[in-house]
Amino acid sequence: MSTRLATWNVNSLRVRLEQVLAWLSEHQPDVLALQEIKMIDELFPVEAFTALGYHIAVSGQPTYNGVAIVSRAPLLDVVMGIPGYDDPQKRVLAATVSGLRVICVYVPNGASVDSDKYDYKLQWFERLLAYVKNTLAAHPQTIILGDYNIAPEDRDVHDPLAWQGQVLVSAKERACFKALLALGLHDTFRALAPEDNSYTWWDYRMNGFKRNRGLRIDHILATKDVMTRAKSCSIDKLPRAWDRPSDHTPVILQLSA
DNA sequence: ATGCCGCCCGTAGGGCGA
Repeated sequence: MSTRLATWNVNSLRVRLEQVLAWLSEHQPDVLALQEIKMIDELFPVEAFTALGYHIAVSGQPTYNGVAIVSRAPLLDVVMGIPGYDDPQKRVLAATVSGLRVICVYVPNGASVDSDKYDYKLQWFERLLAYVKNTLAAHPQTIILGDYNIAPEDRDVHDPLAWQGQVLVSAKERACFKALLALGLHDTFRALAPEDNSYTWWDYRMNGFKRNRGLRIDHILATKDVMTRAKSCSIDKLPRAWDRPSDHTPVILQLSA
């Protein structure tokens, strides 16, 4: 028996629904965390997922953002957003699945380092850090997965020189990511696939995918207690090559039990 | 590069993403 958890920024669940259902049917993960569903809760196609044997937790909003967790096992103790942080942007969703605390995150993009959105990203991350710290104190078995909008190191960037200092790779953003790890989390892809330089996002423009001009910005972080049973972490590039794809592709973590 | 591409809302074209 093994447990598999995945994350995928789908860039509109309305447009990508058939792809998500096909991917679920093929891979049959235990958990799939979705970001940028871009729809209100009432429009979430719950029945399409229950038909495949999945439970749903969703925190949506009109037009932008929106996160969901798809799970074979029931989703318990569902918490929407970051408690105590009244953020109208729906970016965080937590639930307990088979004794594992799972947090789905969609970190703000940041636009550019000289923008208000960058300041929001850094402030938002401070709130996330406090929330994660509290969560880890209560849940030694925690997985935090999603679109972090941060490439942790230069080897996660197709052209580090061109990206130097830019949003998604800036020193302050990387310090945020490091601070998260310092709370007691491991970047499972880096830990389990140290030589793999795959990316999880490629720009729609300028044939970004064909030229492999990508970034690794979608991550699955896990506590030490989870790492003891982590077997593999991989990036499934295939959906990025499908017709009308999301600009992100799924990341999958496999646990031994 | 105010660019590129794709999605949203809404039915034109600006906001946003990364």
